Amino acid sequence: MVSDINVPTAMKNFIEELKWRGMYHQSVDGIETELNKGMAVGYIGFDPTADSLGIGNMVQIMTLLHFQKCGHKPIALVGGATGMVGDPSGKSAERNLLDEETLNYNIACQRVQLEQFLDFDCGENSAEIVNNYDWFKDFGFLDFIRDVGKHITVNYMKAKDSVKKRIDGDNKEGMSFTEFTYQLVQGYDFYHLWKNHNCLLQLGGSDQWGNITTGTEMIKRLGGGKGYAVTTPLITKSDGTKFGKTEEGNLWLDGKKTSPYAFYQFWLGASDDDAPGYIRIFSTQSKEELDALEATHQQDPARRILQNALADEITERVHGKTALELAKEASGILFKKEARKADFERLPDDLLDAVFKDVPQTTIPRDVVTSGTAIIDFLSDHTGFLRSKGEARRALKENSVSLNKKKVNDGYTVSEEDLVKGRFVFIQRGKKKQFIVNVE
RNA sequence: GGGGAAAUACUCAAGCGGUCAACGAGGACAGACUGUAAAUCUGUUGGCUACGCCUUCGUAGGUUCGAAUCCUGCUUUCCCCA
Repeated sequence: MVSDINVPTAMKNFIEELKWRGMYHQSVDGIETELNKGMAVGYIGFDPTADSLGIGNMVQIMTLLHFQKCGHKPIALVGGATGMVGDPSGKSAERNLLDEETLNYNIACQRVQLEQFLDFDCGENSAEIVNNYDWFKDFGFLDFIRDVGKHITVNYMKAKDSVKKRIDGDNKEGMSFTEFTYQLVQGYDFYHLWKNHNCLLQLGGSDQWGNITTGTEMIKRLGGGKGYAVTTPLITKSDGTKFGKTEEGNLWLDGKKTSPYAFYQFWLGASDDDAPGYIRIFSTQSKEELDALEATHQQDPARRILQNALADEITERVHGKTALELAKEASGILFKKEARKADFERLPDDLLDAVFKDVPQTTIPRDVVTSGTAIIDFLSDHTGFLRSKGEARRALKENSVSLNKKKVNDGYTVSEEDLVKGRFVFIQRGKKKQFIVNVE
């Protein structure tokens, strides 16, 4: 390795790194030796099924980042071609295909996000982004089945889990020829990168093992070389629900789809059981630093040191420092027990707007408030915060409704005095369900 | 093609002519305790002008004083025989 100031990190053992981070699932033998020889090139593919990457994709992004931090060169592949076929892995039924325009848009969006994470200007191990559409667009069907298909047997393809489940499984759905062929397309990607980018490793989630090994098989048969595979385990939550989803659905990296505040809250809300595992994966801090942090956390779990560190680091990485500060500011105001109407009054308007941008809200005519409205009608009919009067009554009975951080009961009448800065009311049901009512 | 069974709320699942807005479990939400954690305990989980009324048990009709419950058509799903 050249002694260049642009080379940020000394070579580290990537496999060791994955292991202590709990990100190692399985690998093809020999990869560790291969990586120890010096800088290597590895890649992960991303499926352009949406116009933003989600938190679920972050494990793979972090894998690439850790890979780069160990001194290797990461390639992120966006699946312009594979997206047109549809990966059957983990799917029990045939998928619908996206049209080309949508795919292109999705790819463009994802590309921008990937660029936030990886370092594209650090000398020889700078990251790269490639699109497999580039080498598939001119690859004709006949050429493909002659040059690629000929080398892989159907027997081999049928043995893959993703295929077997659909053909022989208990609830066999059948599968189209298109999806059956998918592994060849992804496999060929690996071969292409191996041949043209000197890429010897494909990384991915454990569900990708079958597709990756089809690639190594192709490298062996078509190129007479050796490709390697390393997979990461599925991230789980201690309560068994799916990681990266909330009530509202997927959490996205795109600030327009999932606000920085909601993003920050997701990580901050991690349970004690999950936090140590998450921070190992999603933080770039060293083992020593994280061990120390965890030890401090254990001494006084109530301070939620791990959750805070985790939320801070990831939110800043994805949304930037300013957005993080705002998210924290908002969290402080919306969650702190001592917060009162006066706290809202105190804040300057522009900051207040930024803080509340992420809280669901509605606007109602001013006279609803000024003329005095019963709290039940206010919560349901006028604002739609609660779905029905029945629900509003229930919530009030449970003593769970607060107006501007103050609990109210069902005899309460909303009046002009409840307006903060003369223009909005902040309501909550419990701690986490928050809402803003503006008047005009 | 022939025969049989089933369809109930977010999910699973009771109910077999009135006492059913519909047992129970899970989930979800809230309260207490906390730390925006977990566990635990408690409450809620169709709507309303609310001791009453209205709409809901696949769908459309019918029988009946009265139907989620019985009958008929339709739709969908599952099973068995060809």
